[in-house]
Amino acid sequence: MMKKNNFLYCDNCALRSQSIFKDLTEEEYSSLFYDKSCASYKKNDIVYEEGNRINGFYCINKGIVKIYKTGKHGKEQIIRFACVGDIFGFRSILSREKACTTVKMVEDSTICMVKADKLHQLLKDNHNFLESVLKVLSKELDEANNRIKNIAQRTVKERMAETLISIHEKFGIDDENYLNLKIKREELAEIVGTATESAIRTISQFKKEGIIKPMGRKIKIIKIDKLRELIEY
Amino acid sequence: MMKKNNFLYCDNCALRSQSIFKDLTEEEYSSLFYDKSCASYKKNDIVYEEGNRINGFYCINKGIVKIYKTGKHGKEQIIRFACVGDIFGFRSILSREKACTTVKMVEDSTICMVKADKLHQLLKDNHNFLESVLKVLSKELDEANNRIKNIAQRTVKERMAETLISIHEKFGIDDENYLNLKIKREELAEIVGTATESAIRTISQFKKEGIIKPMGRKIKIIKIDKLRELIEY
DNA sequence: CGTATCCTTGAACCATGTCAAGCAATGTGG
DNA sequence: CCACATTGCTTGACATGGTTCAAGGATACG
Repeated sequence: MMKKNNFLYCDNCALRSQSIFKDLTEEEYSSLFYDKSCASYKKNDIVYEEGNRINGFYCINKGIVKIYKTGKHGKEQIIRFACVGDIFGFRSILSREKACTTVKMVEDSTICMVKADKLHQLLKDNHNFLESVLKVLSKELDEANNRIKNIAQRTVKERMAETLISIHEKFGIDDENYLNLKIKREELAEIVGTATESAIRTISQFKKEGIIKPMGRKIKIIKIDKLRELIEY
Repeated sequence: MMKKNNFLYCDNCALRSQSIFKDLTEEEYSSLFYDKSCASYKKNDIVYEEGNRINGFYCINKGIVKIYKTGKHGKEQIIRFACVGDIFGFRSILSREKACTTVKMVEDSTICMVKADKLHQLLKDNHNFLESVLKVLSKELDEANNRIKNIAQRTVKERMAETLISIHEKFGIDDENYLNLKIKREELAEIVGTATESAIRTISQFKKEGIIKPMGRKIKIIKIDKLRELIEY
């Protein structure tokens, strides 16, 4: 399941310009390097579940995870995906509460864990780091509030368009123009907030209209403007 | 519209045990007192609108405000209500972005404004204050994520039950057991995320079932356990 | 290479939205 | 403080988007 490996460099994470670690000093960077623990996870492995007590926050060195809440009849509500350089679990550390989401591997991944104390210490010592954390939190909060509005006011079709666009923005496309995220219809439904069958029908409709070209779990966006039209007002 | 009054004491806010100001030192408290500006607002006055650039964050000295986003066809989505001791606007200050919500008076209120610089200074100087801000943000984020799940997965009836319970928890009841928040059916719909008529029908149904006793815009909850049953799983 | 999972489609059903109309309550100006 | 106007509340009838159930075919994966 999970293989330990404490000797991973953080370059992937620290060097990304929007990473939360971008402003660490040399000293802080190397102290972080020695304080963290890393582990490999296989697809479908779980880092922690809703209700677990966690001892630190996590950073993705390689791979993609999905972060979700479990609702009625075990139905998952995907909150977000996270990939290289993204952090998760810090919300629970900051509020000193139990985890309020479950984190599962979408593909084989390498995840680093930084102890809670280290987070609090960095917050105290490095004001730029604090700013970054506050910005990440603020951005997530704004996104969450926007989703509330959208799920409440938009149709399934509009929300699906928005979902495809945001996957496009976050993950980009490969050399054949397919989104860099293999995603099941069921998972699309769990983001959009609808039944799997409705997600399927919406995707089929987009396909029929020549807006996208799905190949199983890979999707190519052909007319992104058509998707944008659907969500502008 | 808005009357200035710079000589308001912050005791209401600072003394509340869950207030963000509870851990300020004497010195910080009095410096805050001299740095802030206060103003009276009438019902329906607006503090700022979505997209405005704001220069500080706000604290409610007296009254109630509603914080919302505007969606398709001008339909409002209420994000939350805030009352005495609550702060708002800090998200935009922390992320150094424009306001992403509109804030409107639900009743005549007194609102204080603290300049952005002061916020950043307090964050730097007082670690307890920082902790409080992080906790407020974290809590709001968790609540927002829960609402995403609930709007996506629950029925209007269930969401209405939850809305009534959370109003009960936040505002409490008066000596006749009515909720301490006068709220229109339309506004209930804007929280729940449904049409006004659906909100009305749901409220009528709760009344018929003896769960609540509405008197115009005031609502008395008779059987809170019935409401709780609706949202437990 | 077989089994589990995922995708697709149709049909029936239901929750919720929309439109329309009348009444009640609330707010405002004279 | 009354009268009128505005806004909010309620209900019915109807439209419809979305869910659910069921069944068969396609893919993915161990």
